[in-house]
Amino acid sequence: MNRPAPEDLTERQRDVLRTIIQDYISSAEPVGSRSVARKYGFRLSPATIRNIMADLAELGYLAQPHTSAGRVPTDLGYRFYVDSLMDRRPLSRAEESLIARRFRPVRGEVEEMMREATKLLSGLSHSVGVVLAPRVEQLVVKRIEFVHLSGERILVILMTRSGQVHHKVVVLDEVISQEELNKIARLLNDLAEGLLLSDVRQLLVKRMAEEKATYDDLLRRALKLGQKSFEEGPEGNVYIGGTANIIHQPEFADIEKMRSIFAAFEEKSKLVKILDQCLAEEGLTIIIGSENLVRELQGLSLVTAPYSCEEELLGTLGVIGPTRMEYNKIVPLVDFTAKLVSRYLAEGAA
Amino acid sequence: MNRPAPEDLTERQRDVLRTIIQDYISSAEPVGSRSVARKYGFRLSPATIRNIMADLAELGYLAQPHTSAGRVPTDLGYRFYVDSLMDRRPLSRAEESLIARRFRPVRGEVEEMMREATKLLSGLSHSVGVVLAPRVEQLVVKRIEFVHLSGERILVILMTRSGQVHHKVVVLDEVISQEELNKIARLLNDLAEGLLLSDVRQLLVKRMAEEKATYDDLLRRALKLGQKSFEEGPEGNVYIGGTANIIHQPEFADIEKMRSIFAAFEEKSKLVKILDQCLAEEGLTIIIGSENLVRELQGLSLVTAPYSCEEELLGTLGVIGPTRMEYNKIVPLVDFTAKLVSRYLAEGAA
DNA sequence: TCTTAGCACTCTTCAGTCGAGAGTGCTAAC
DNA sequence: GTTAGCACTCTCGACTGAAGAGTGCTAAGA
Repeated sequence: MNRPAPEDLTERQRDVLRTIIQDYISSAEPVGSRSVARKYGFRLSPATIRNIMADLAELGYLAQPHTSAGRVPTDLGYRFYVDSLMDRRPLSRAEESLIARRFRPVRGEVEEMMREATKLLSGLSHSVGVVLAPRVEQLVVKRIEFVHLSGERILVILMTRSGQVHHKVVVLDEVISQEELNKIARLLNDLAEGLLLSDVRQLLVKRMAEEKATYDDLLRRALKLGQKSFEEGPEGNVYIGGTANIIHQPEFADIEKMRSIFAAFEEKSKLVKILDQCLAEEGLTIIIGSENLVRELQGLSLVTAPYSCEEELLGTLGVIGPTRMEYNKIVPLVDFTAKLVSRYLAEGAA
Repeated sequence: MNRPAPEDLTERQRDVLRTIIQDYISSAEPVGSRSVARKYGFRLSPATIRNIMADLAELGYLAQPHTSAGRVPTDLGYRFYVDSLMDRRPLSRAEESLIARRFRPVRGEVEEMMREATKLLSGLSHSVGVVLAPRVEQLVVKRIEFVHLSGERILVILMTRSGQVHHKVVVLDEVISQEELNKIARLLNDLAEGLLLSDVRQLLVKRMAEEKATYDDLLRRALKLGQKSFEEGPEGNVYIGGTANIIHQPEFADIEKMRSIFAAFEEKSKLVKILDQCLAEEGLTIIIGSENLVRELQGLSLVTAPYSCEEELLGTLGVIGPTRMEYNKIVPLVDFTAKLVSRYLAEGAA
């Protein structure tokens, strides 16, 4: 990504670029020199503005849909805008409390909270809200319990420090009684508590190798059951809300484009991929149009921020919308929502 | 709903109506007398067909988009078609096994199975697949367990006969130790096992009143915790898949119409309402266009079939598509998918 | 040297028109 | 009861022309 240094442009060029982008974001129509001159306060004539616009187009920040239309920002133009032109002031107290009041998930219900978060994000941004749920691997184990179901089927219940509860059914090749399961649970809890799930998995493999010799039957079973319980789950889960919002956007009048976007939304694995990348980068991330590696979503921009619990990065959440989105409103919204979710999780963990 | 008796029409009228509907279903274009005559095997001239078509239009089975266009089936026409014209032969063995092979959810994971079912339905119908998950109230309790989390917070795990596991966090106003919780679990299991959840709820209220006098502290706590555990959950959950498919349908070229449909899909409570109605009627249900009570979905048809486990109706699943859907293919598909899901649940319960 | 007015030119959009094509309804004959 | 013939209606696509928006270039002004 070639991010141009701000000093490449004169103050006046920057002003004009900012004006054009803001105008285009609110109107969705190519911006002409006349209207820029008007917004600019008549300090320059349209002709002068035209010269500046021609320069900006030369530099790759603007494009023309056709010869006699106004200018439209390119992805590079938006990039420059969010990096150096946009005012990034955080929300006011009043705005924050307004948002916080809309976010009232039931305590302890993490899944519902994620869904609420997508609703909040999509509702306030008029775009699509997404939340990447914590990868199970990244969670810190708090406690594990087993419940004998029937025959070889065992229910595994995993509680994490951030207050989430996961359950799944494991089928073994031998029958284990509930008493034994309780003993095994105690054993594994001693071993795993406070560790990352991924670390627990590794530890189990190590122990497994070590204990090959000892022939402690209970321990052997515990390790086997532990391994099954902690094994790779399905990849990250994505919650998505407000997809209907995107239909209104004039840029998606093209049916075929829209279809591919909706298909991409349904096939969540692609979203997981991008959101994972966002999580890898630190802090708030903005991906604009063609910067996105997933082809179906290249007409869209993505603003994400990570959320955490107890200092630990868990997942990421954000907004997907047209490249022509109101970055200056959506960035603080996403930022604050991530804080809200983090706060909520911290309460749940307490 | 005024369902016309089949004997209202002559054999020839029925033939023509069937031809028109089938033609329209596959072409999405108004059907003219000429093409009907051709399909009909030239036994009648277009002029004669025109007379018949005029009669059918008079009776309300056909409509004309405009004076000089061909005819289009009305909702009433479709109704007549599915009730008395369509051949409803079930799937062949080969088709069934082809479908069954596509349906391979992991054993024991009911949620994933529901999602798989929507994928199966939408994939094979090129429309939208929906599954109404079992109402918790309708489930038969198999076992309940409690895990003490922290302070007053207790994790409730509910296992049902159909193999589903639900968990939720309950906050009480007193601390109960894990030992006590185990005792309470034993008590409640004796009470609830094999009963419908809704019955358990009633039973608890009754006991509560009876035991007011005895002052058995454990029992009091058990009843209180039980009540919290079994209390009204959120209403039915709907899984939905393949929404992108609907974009292709020519009848939804109108953006505003499409938007309202997508919004309706997101707001699941409306879908729950309809699907609940379908569940109330016995067996396979077809709702055509304006028969639907939810306004946003009146341009669509819905084919549903209930699924069950151990003789017990649990939920319903089906396909939502344009009124112009291939009923003769979708009906057996939905029917068979419901059987597949039922079979899967029975295996899980075993 | 930068800025600006003027102007020719380009391109889109929209309304209007026209002919082709599809399909109907009616009538009269078979 | 069926059918051929025919006038009529309506849609659709292609074409046209005028209006409007905006540009780029040039030459004059500050």
